[in-house]
Amino acid sequence: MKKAEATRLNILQKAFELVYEKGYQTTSIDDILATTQVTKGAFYYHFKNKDEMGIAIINELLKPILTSSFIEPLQNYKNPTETVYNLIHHLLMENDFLKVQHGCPVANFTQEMTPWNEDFSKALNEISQQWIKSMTLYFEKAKKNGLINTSVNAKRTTLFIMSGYWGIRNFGKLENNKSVYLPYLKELKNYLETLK
Amino acid sequence: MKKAEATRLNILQKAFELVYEKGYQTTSIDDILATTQVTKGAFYYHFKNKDEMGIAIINELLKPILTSSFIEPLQNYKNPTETVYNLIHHLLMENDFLKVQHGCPVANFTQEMTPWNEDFSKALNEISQQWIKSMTLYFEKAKKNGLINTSVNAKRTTLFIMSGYWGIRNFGKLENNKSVYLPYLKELKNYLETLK
DNA sequence: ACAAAAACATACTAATCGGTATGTTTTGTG
DNA sequence: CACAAAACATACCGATTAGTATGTTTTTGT
Repeated sequence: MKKAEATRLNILQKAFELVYEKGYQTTSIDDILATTQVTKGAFYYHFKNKDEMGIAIINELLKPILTSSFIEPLQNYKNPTETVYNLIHHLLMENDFLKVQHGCPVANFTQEMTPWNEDFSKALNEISQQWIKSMTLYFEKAKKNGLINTSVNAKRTTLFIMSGYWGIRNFGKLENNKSVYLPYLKELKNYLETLK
Repeated sequence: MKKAEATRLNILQKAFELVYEKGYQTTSIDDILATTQVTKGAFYYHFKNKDEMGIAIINELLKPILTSSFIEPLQNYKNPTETVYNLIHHLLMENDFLKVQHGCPVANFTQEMTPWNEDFSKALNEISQQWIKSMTLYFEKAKKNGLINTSVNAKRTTLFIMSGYWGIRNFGKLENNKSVYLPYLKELKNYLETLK
């Protein structure tokens, strides 16, 4: 039972890389078979069809990876301005799972799959709601500890920051250059300062 | 020569609607032919191939429409906070060319086409640079007239706002509901106030 | 060691894709 | 009205697509 799981994971990982790079619809099963060196029989043994594999990528690969990248940094509780800024800075500038030219994988999937398959929207919504929840809780805590102004609306602020993050990822993808991230980050810092 | 142009425009409009709704890769030429009632011969008389049609959608349809939606409102010069807020509010809540469940057409194209065809990136970049330029100029003017703080960096601020706009469009698409727009808009107003 | 199930391999299929070849019809112009 | 070019129509094509049918091999529990 160990080798089979490795095969499945190999498919998911390689398939994700292809999808992240080229998009879901333009990545064919045969593309995936070619890069994984897995045969069609093996593929369809592990996944009922292509969409089920796509959902598995989201739930079994993206979710855990992005949870650790997005949510865990917010557990080490410090100065909110700095913590949130560092989180976004790390995601944009240092995280080497995410590539500027490919954008945000969750945003990519959202754009491409939302009109195509409801199951994708569900799985993606779970990820984004997780992010929102954890950052909202973070700001709530910061308010109680007097680290940010009590007039701050935690959920609204979170949504505003998350939106900016998704948007600048799109800009980066369009311009294929991390340099657009820098002015964004500076202005993010400005904004975060106003929460104090 | 008039009827032919009408045919071309009809193709572009119907094709855009399909692409905006379903995505570019999942919209087939045959889909477009079926909804336009145009034959394949006519289609390929007007467009060398599918991608050329896609570029034409961006340059001949999206660009003029979005220019009037994004840029013209910034010509009527008033209070920046109010003007920019009203612009975004109108785009999100009232503009009936843009649909919440379909997201931002420029962002959609960016996500889907950037890895596929460079010409798309070029055409899309022209649109987004146009937006950035006009809003940056707007903030510069506002600074000179003392309507916002001189410490404001016009370009950075513009990029920050534009990113937020693209991001919240993605949220709206994912949740298929305009209600996420409201907290975003409130926080946008807060942010704009800090520029004074 | 052996049977049964799990895991994988190969060959195929029907449908759909973008695109082309080869027409016919319509339109503008002298 | 003629006739050439523009505009459109029809029939087709090779390639690719997701998926299946039918195998063989490997692993596992007993």
